[in-house]
Amino acid sequence: MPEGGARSATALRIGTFARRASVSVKTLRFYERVGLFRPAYVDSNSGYRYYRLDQLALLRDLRLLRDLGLSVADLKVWVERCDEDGTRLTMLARLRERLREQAARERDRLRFVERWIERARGGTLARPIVPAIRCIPSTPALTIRDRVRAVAPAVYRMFEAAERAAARHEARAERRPFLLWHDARYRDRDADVEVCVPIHRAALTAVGGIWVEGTRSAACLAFEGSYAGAPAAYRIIEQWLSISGARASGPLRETYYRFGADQKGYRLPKRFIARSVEEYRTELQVPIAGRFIEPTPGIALPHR
Amino acid sequence: MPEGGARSATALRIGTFARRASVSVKTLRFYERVGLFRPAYVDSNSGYRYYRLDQLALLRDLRLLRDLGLSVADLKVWVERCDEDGTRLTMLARLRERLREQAARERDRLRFVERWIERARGGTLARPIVPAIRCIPSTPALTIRDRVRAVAPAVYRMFEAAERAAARHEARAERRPFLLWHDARYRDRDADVEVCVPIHRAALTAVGGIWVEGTRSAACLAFEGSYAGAPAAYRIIEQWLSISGARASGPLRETYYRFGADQKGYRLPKRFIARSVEEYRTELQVPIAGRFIEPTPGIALPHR
DNA sequence: TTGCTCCTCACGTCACGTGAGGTGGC
DNA sequence: TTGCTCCTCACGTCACGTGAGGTGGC
Repeated sequence: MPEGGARSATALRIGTFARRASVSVKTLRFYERVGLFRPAYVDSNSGYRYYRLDQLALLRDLRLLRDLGLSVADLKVWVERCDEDGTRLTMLARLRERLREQAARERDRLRFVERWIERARGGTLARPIVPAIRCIPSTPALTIRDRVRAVAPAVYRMFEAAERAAARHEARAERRPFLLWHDARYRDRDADVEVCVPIHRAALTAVGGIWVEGTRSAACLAFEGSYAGAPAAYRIIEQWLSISGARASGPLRETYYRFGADQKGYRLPKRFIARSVEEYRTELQVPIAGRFIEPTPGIALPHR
Repeated sequence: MPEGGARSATALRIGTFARRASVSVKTLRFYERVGLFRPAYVDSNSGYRYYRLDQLALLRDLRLLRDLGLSVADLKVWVERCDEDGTRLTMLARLRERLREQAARERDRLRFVERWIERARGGTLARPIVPAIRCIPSTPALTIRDRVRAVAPAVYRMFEAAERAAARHEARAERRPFLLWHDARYRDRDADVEVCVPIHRAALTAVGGIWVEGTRSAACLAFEGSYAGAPAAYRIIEQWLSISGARASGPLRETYYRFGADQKGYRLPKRFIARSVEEYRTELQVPIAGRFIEPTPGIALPHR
């Protein structure tokens, strides 16, 4: 025994020590193997591991940190840089961020299953609605972008202006108009929005249009009736994003399948137009990053 | 191809299908191997897997259930018993219970790390207080158990009665008195409590005492001053239980290291007695089930 | 033909757990 | 001496991911 000479009276064999620490013997052997936590002394003859009581405190801290979500690799950094100010605090701050996300995710999962069971009481065992995943093609479009105060009336005027401009050049393609929300979230006041009116490719330069990039996969959810239904639809998408671990990777889109328009100075196909607000049909589309490519980041700091 | 003769125009190769479903090719091969989700057709010559678009709906449901927390084994039960009423609902109900626990656990973890970071701002990087794990020895004791309305005054009277009875037989051992809470939780009104006064083993039958069983490991936390501090201490223990995944396995104990007593008709060692409420010292002890033995239960139903 | 996609097989990940088969210590 | 505890070694778990090395199809 390096310090203390012969095996001291306080040295415990692995089983006793494991019970005191409330961990398994296998865990102690594993921690030694990976170099995280070593016995105070190993008998070179029998191979028996001996631990001292004062090692309990460290082991219990390590278990606590594991339970909080650090990996064994993280724990090695934790003990190796114990004297560095900042390192541990940084690790804790990163851990906090991850725990925040996980807590929100667990909440959303629970809510979803609760809604599902609620529906089952209502007689159907079909799952609650989730967004469909589709690709959104790129398209040439005449767009007007602005930061506006009250979204609804401003967007209405911007669409009229864009439609009229497209009509003047006979550039309008027979595809639905849509709106891009350049802010991170949906909101009805003070938003950075861009109205998009699809046009023929050939008319791009003539009307000063641009290519609006599509996306390989977007979470899409349609609703009918007044635009007051949009926030609820958006929440459903957000919850699904949280549950599935997907992340939004671009501006939210709102595509208008059927909508109200006075068509002064422009003409749209009849099937685009709703005769009443009940006939409105709108789809929210959130571009998502390929979710099986998501790397799960560790807490540990990079090597110096 | 069993149904439909030749490879139909809607059959997709694995890569295309995987992208549409937002899963990896490896996942699809894995699901086939474990018999969870099969391609519509496998070319016997090239070994290529072909999937039909109408398989997307099932795959997306399976991924949703995985994201919600079901295991692949659970998913097999889910698809195999799709026509049984009750089975799916039972699985959902079990999943809900598990998610509730997990959500609470994530909340507690997050709170703990937040408290830790708070402390760091205060200058110390020491972790927040957690209970110590100790064993509690069994002891012979004279006990009085009752369901009482207002805990504090009733317990005071019960201890006096027990101490006097022990003193009459000169049975009192020099160990601290303690209280057992036979209800699941700590509460100050309408509780089932048992006051325990340790006695000599030899006096067991003479005074009508019993053996109060100890426990191999208990989460212990001491506090000083008024008993008003008990709920806060208890919350710390509860949060730690949640974080570490340990479960309470017996009645809560409250051991009085220093306390107030008028000692009418009995005598206690001076070191037991507090001269003022500030000197009170009390320890809460929650027996816990060996936490590395906890089996994580699945959601799947047992075989019929 | 090139280049992309597909195939299988074997091994890796993470943090241990589960035996098998054998030895040391009180 | 018995019985318990300890040892090492190899393999299993879970849900895939990561290559290697090779082939099929447009």
